[in-house]
Amino acid sequence: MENAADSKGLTTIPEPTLRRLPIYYQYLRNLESAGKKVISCTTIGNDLSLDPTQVRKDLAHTGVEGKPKVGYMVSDLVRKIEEFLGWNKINAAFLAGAGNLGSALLGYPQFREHGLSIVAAFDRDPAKVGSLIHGKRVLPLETLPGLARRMGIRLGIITVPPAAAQEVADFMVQGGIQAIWNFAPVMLKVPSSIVVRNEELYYSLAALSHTLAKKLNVEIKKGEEGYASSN
Amino acid sequence: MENAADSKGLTTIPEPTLRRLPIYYQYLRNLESAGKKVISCTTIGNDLSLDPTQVRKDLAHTGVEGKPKVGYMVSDLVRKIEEFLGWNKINAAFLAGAGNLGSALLGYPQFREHGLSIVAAFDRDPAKVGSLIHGKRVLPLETLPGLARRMGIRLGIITVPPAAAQEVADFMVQGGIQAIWNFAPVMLKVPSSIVVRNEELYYSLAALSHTLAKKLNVEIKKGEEGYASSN
DNA sequence: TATATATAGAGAAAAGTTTCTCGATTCGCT
DNA sequence: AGCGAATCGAGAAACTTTTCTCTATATATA
Ligand SMILES: NC(=O)c1ccc[n+]([C@@H]2O[C@H](COP(=O)([O-])OP(=O)(O)OC[C@H]3O[C@@H](n4cnc5c(N)ncnc54)[C@H](O)[C@@H]3O)[C@@H](O)[C@H]2O)c1
Ligand SMILES: NC(=O)c1ccc[n+]([C@@H]2O[C@H](COP(=O)([O-])OP(=O)(O)OC[C@H]3O[C@@H](n4cnc5c(N)ncnc54)[C@H](O)[C@@H]3O)[C@@H](O)[C@H]2O)c1
Repeated sequence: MENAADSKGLTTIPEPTLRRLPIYYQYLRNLESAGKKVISCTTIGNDLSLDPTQVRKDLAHTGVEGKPKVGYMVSDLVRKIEEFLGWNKINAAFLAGAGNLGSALLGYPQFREHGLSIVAAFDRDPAKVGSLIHGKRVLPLETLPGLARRMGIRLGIITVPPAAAQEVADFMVQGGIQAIWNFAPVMLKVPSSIVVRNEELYYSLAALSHTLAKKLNVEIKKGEEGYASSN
Repeated sequence: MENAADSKGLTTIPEPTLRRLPIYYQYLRNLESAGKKVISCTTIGNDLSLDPTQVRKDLAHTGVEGKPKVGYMVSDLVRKIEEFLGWNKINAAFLAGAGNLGSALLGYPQFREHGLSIVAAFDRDPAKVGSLIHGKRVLPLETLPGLARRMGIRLGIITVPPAAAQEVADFMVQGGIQAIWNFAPVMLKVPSSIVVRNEELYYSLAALSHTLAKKLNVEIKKGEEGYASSN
């Protein structure tokens, strides 16, 4: 059950739990469209390779309640996770940097199902300004702060090259934007009231290549069979 | 200092450390090109908002050694992290799904600096097969397993729609691919010897919208001042 | 209706990660 | 050369997250 701090939103959710909630959500949406009505932590755990107790604890953070021997209503879970993550209401967002990655994000309609609607793009390249990308207008970067204020935009997405990221972030802060999703591999300096999340695109890659390199090493070591190399 | 298990690569690195190493790397590469020769954990910690002790412990995993009062050689750190992550050798990779996201990845030359070279793309769409995207040839999906074996490809990237992801993964496994970077929001079923990393693109978004939703709630609560709403 | 069983939920224990503390080392300065 | 300050490195302590254990409850079955 929840405690007082929970219901006031004062306790912070564990990062690992927050990382898993979108995975549950995805999975549960699939179950839902497959017509499944109830689901147990045991089954979720099996399907997602997670410990059932952990699943139960994670889901408890959303305030959902289940029935012994039965499990949870799938629709309850979906709704509660949506509420918890703020995906039941759409955030309008501005994107800066209408390049390769920016265009891919602009053309991803599924973000709407995750509470995100990119309403306009901003760029400095005169060749891009004025054009439409996936139906979204590309506007001059300089107009971002004014428009953001006027439209009450709270979320900004940065997909410009690293060298331009800080400047863009400053524009966003100036426009009253409160949260930034940053795809550029740099640490942004912003006032502490602004929430920044860096997309750690290299993390997965690091994990993969580290594992591959280790595997390869083991194979080589097997070939050498018993020779220990110092330094 | 290292213990025996470490030097044999038997201890597994903490996930949080692995997540931070690419961030250090990025930062250190910048220092390097700015001409900085030595750096201390204290400074790194300040610049990246991390505890200096944690930085020291993280870096120790790569086997680097520093000098008291001075710090580490930047070039040492860069080289050791590269080695540790396997970014000093380039992995050739195949990408399946030459759509919006796939094209963005194909057009990102910086992956080479992180040990990754995407050498070809694969797709089912006849309109795409045969074309070049950012200089990379798009080939029919069916040819993936054969080519992967012939070229000894060990890494695969999946950027197809969720419904097609499992099929593509099966093709990759069939082609002897050992590690998969999966951008489709589904859990893949593969033999346990194959390493899969799912790009958790929604995690950052979840963190942001959750925080925004909470902020908004607090603002609304302030307006209501004292009224507690049940459900 | 009684019994067996699967599962939620709560709390305890274990494992993992971060932060603190302290001694050793190096460098710059007097 | 000696002294003080900065920093590394190692181990301990504090904190967080995961896993285990137990109890209560709902359902199905005999
Ligand atoms: N493409 C990928 O696969 C990928 C992968 C990982 C990280 N990233 C990061 O994402 C960011 C974008 O990558 P990309 O491949 O889309 O680059 P890109 O060069 O294709 O696009 C960058 C866009 O930003 C615009 N731009 C440059 N300076 C600007 C400024 N000051 N204000 C506004 N717009 C500006 C450019 O005109 C261009 O349209 C980079 O920081 C990159 O490191 C990209
Ligand atoms: N675009 C984004 O910003 C974004 C963000 C998050 C996640 N994703 C995920 O990345 C994946 C790709 O997204 P996208 O926007 O590039 O989609 P897209 O529709 O633009 O591209 C998908 C590509 O895959 C190809 N394809 C379809 N079935 C195939 C098959 N069986 N074998 C080979 N190729 C096949 C299509 O022809 C197309 O070229 C999706 O799973 C999506 O959920 C994308």
